[in-house]
Amino acid sequence: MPELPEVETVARTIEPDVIGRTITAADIRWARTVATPSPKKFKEQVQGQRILGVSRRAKYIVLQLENYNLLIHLRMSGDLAVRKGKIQAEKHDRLILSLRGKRGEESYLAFNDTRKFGRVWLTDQPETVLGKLGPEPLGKEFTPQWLHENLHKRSRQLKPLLLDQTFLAGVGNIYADESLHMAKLHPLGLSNAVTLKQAAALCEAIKSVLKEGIRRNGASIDWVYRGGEYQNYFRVYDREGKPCLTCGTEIQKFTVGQRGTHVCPTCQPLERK
DNA sequence: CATCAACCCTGAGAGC
DNA sequence: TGCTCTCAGGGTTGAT
Repeated sequence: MPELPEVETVARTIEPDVIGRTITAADIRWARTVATPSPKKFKEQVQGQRILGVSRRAKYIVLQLENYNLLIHLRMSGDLAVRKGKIQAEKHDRLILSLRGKRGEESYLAFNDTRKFGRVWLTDQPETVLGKLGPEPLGKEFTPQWLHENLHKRSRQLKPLLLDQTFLAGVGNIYADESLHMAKLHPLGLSNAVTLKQAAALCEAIKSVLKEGIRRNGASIDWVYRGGEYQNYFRVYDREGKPCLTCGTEIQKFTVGQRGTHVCPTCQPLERK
């Protein structure tokens, strides 16, 4: 599932192949993929725009164009690829942007998304989409003090709070489970019961697993993300019934907030009041 | 404010 | 082999 490290990997992968290219046409192959504006306006506005930059904010890929920002969210099954030559649409391609290089080279950016959950926004006001997001976990703002302070502003279960993008941006199901295990915190623990020391451990764990994920080019699970190999380094995620790599206890799986959740009951005891 | 569930989707894998 | 059923999950929305 594309989370921060997977999105970062996709952004870094396409960057050299799209920078400086001009978008010459848009083929919207699944209408709902374009969240805004209307298909007609999207085609008109995106046409002729040169791609000036590629970056990532939370789980969004941001293509900076001359007059707009093209925001892309891969959701569950989305992927971006640049293919050279004339367009040959593949199964599940939902949006295709034709590209022209400085010397007229033809290529195209394909947004492939099996489950059709992915979305694209073309806007000159990216803040309307990105404005409510929490801080970047790999940014300067995300410190043990910030985390401790903000955990105590709420009284929520830790895992759903970590998955709340308005609280912290970019963490998804896999990295939430891995972070909580590394920090030895239970997913159902209450946010306002976390000590400063625990918050520091969690802060460090989140940074650590995300950086490791990026280093491994993300995780390849389901049938998306051919490139990554972080799935070989999971310590709890998708390891139900297997021994905890720290203590040997069987990893347990249960549902929290409609998400499969993996925990070592020994390393991550649930302290109850 | 916190919690819960439905919804959007497809295809892999299990069970028969 | 081939059918049906369940499950996976990021984010939004609405109900409690």
